[in-house]
Amino acid sequence: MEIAVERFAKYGYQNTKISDIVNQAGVAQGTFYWYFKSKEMIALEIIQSGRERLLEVIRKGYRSEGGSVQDMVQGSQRLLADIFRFAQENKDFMELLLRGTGEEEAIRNAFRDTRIEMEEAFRSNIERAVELGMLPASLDLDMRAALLMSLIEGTVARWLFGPNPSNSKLNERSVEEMAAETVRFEFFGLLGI
Amino acid sequence: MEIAVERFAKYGYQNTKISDIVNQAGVAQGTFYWYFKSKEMIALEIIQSGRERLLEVIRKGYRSEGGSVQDMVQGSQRLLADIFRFAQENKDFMELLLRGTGEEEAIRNAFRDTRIEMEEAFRSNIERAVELGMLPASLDLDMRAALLMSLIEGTVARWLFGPNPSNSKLNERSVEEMAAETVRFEFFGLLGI
DNA sequence: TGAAATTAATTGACTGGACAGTCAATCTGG
DNA sequence: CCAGATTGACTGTCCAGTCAATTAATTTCA
Repeated sequence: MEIAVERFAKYGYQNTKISDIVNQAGVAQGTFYWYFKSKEMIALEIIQSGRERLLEVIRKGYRSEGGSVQDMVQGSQRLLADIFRFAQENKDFMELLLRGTGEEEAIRNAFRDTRIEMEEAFRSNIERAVELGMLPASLDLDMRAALLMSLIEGTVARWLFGPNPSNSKLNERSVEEMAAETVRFEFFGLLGI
Repeated sequence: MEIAVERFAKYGYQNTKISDIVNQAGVAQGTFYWYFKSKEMIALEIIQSGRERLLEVIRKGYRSEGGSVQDMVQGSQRLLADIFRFAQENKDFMELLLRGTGEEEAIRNAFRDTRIEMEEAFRSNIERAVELGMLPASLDLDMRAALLMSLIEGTVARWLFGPNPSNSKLNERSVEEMAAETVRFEFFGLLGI
């Protein structure tokens, strides 16, 4: 299964032949079909597993109690670092999730649902921060969740797999640097602190 | 060609058969190959055309002279509105560009290059604003360009084609609302003005 | 214990369907 | 009469999924 994720990420779902997977795994094609119902099923299993682990990370960002703005920024930075770290450790899965690699209906849907769940998890986190009086109540929650999610998806994708302008050193940044820069933009925007 | 963009966007490149295109166009398959060298070539032509038009829009955002912060925010909002409008009018092309629909090497590269050029155009715009003293010079340009680009790609994608949480009303927003919300986040972040 | 019977796992050659691209034949208008 | 344009049946290739045959592991019971 690890071989399949790797090849799906590297060459795309459609460009990965079952024969490639089994050759690399050193088994026969029939063996594949003993363990997986179909090519589609192995993809869905990959997604399911990654989805659960990723959402767990994000949901840890839900705040139980209030605090100062600085607390919030720090908490957010910690969460972002966790996400960046997860992405680094599950690079292949994230590549599949963030680039739109599944051309098959069911696979597209599985990825879409995962991303929706992610966004909802972020929305809950923001909502909670508003409840605790840590963020202005005037916020448009849906819009902010979408903006935040865009930010994270985009930065993770660029950091780990481009596309990047050739002279950009983005991919050399550490998890902590990425989290720090992203959280700064998240709360203070281009005008900075 | 319009039919091809539409179907590529709707069903994906791989899932679009030449026979689908020609049937919808009401011509024979041979006719297609009279006008286009191959399936890949028509995709590349589609990308080329969209790329040029999109970059023209972004490059108009390059500032020739300085001004107040408010000027800058207004200018940025105008640019964002232009981009959102372009995206709305070229929905199919944007869907191809923003979702990763080309599984073939050449097509992937063409999309990637287009997005890199976009990011570089934004980078120039930010750089110019720093030169003119409108933004703090301490900014990490590459990172900010990546963040800005992420923001725009993500919001455009969510606004026009999801994925969106089911209760989100994002796709009902007007071009102007999207531009206003996005620019607000761009400059001031979650903490707002 | 160990031979026989049963079940689990593995093999790889093969098939059937899908689909990009071809081509000889036909048509159209100058 | 000819060049440009159009047709659609056909071909060659690619590949997911099948299956009969073989091997390995487990269970049964004398």
